[in-house]
Amino acid sequence: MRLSQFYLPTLKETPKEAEIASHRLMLRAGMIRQSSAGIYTWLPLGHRVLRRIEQIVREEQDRAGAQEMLMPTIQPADVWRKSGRYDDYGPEMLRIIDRHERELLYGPTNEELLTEVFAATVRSYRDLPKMLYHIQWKFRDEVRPRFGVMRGREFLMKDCYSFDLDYEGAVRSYNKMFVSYLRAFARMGLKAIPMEAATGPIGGDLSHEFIVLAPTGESEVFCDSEFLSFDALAQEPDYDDDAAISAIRDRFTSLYARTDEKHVGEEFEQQVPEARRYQGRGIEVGQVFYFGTKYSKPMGAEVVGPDGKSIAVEMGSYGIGVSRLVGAIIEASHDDGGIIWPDAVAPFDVALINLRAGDDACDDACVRAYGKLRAAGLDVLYDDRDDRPGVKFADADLIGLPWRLIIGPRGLKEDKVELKRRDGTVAVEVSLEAAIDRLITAAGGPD
RNA sequence: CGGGGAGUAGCUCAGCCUGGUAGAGCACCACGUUCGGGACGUGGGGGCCGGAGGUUCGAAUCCUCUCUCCCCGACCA
Repeated sequence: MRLSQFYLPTLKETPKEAEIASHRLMLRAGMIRQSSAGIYTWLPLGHRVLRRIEQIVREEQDRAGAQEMLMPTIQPADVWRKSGRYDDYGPEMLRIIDRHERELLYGPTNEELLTEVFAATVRSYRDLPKMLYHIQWKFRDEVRPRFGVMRGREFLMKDCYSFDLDYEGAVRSYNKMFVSYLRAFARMGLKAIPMEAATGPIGGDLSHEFIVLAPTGESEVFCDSEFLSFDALAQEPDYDDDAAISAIRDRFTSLYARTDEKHVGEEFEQQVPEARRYQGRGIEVGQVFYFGTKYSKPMGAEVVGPDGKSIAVEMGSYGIGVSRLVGAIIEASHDDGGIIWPDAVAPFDVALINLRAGDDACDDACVRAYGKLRAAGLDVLYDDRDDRPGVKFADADLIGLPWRLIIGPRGLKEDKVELKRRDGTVAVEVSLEAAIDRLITAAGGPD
């Protein structure tokens, strides 16, 4: 993409409503624009990141054996009456009346809708287990939206639902999702710690929240800091091997990690050496629940078992805040100059900066690099603007692409270009060809 | 929902107290000079001063109502 043609409305000054780094940087980098309280338009740059995060989540869900589908955003009130949550959910639910006076709502979550479909279509225990998910916009009419996309009213969520014949099966599904989450967050460059959590209005009795430690988080958390050294990508999980999957969950729940609702001071002090006690804020980026037959019973989601008797299916639900993750990643990875994207979620792989747009030698070298990198499958944002170069560097810092290839007339005389990592780990001057090779090699590595 | 704050140019804000017909910096457009890290000069465009009502010869400014947004708290799959 040529920056001269890209729709990227960056801001030099910070809009006053943005208090925390991720919100400020997302507005300044031209990723989002606020539409109304807690509701945002995703501009091309932000949309690219959103899609990349979504894709990682999708790949890890598929890999764990979940199947993607798509449910509507608008739901009929009736299914919520059946589960008993129409009244329970309260004013957070956005209720809508259509022209025929029918009661509808903008879905805050999808347990009811999917359970209804499932109940209508599945008859036999032979059809279990199943894990079904979708990635869809949700709406919760928060009293006080804040922190940009971290606590929006409209937000993109991946929600998965598992259906099993018995408790043991439900736990197997729970564990698969647990491992899938560990992998997904790790691939995005996040240290997300699974913490024992309260189950809230969804109900249930087995639940973990996946928390990214950050001072701007909204959750108060307590955990063993040893978790930060765990590597969720160290081994390839075999999702057909229940024991192996269970072992991974055991390892990632072996140390103390709880949200404030579950926290017990004495146990924390007993189980965690003082030097490793982390007590602070965290951002919830995902949550997994087991809730048994809470929805399957009232909604009649039953199957006929091997003995010919009907059994209500055992369910769990598993959410990832896809849009919230964009903010969480920035909170976890930025500096004074702007965002520092982890490679796997960066909107582009390389910022190609032409220091002297209009100069034949520079233009030629840039176009050559641009073509080769793209041919090798890299996403390149080519800054070909005929401006003061300083502006380009300011924007490049702000947008925070992992690599920066800088081509100017002075270096070109000796066939030298600058190649830099945004995170500061690499800064070299090499020939244009060497720089291109290095970028292509880096892109072929793990994401 | 309780407490606090703010709505004036795309952004940040001044002007309001003490009423007299709209300002600055940045951004944008044109031209020129520049160009190795957020340039300089000259010229230019851009405003229902959140909305409605009232007071007044006259309202961005005073009064009333209202809408929106933000912050703290409570709430939060």
